[in-house]
Amino acid sequence: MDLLLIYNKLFSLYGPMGWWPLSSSNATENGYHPGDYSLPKTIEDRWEIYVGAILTQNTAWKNVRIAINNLIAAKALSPEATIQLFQNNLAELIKPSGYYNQKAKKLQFAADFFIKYEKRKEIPTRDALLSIWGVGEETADAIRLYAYHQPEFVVDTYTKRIFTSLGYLKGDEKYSDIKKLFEDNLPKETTLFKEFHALIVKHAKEFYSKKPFGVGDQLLNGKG
DNA sequence: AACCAGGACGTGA
DNA sequence: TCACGTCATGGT
Repeated sequence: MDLLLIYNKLFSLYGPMGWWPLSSSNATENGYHPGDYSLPKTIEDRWEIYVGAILTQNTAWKNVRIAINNLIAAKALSPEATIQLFQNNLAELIKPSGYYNQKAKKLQFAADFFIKYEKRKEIPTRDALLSIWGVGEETADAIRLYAYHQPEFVVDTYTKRIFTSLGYLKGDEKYSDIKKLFEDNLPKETTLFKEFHALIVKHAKEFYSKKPFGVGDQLLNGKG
């Protein structure tokens, strides 16, 4: 049950991922900033993480990218603009990310929440984030980890898929069970949590989108 | 041309 | 609590 070993193998395979991708970062083409763990530093970047975390729910990041670019072009990538826009106009801008009616509503609730916490200069608790309509466990953890540098392990479908395939999970565990498994078996370090989640996504995109998963498993089991 | 993507919510057992 | 339906576009 050495999750740190798996992490080290992933890191040696791919190197630092530089999550969360931000449009303000020109480190790489798609906003990744490998090795720079200081981001986000600005309110604008923090909000963009909220937006990305919500828009990417059950959605390919490629589509989220298009939606965020639409928001930027419309000068609507701010919590204030998000609230001021009519919901159907906001929905139109984020259409490429799918579920656009739901997500427009989610963004407006999140924007309201975000502004309140920025005014207070306060980091929202996990429970506070979970009280937002449209923010579930994974989204809350992603926001806490990447927007506020809080040590929350983020569990997604890829995490379940890889670690079920490797035999660490049966496959029917609850989110909280999986989160606990990782947090109990890893040092509680924000940077580690950021990279691990990003590396899981990277590796899964490569080897776990279609069965069989043997190649991906071997890369993590074999000598690294 | 099915199938899936960095989920969450509402509902009825 | 749990299982299932709903939400929806774009890439492969």
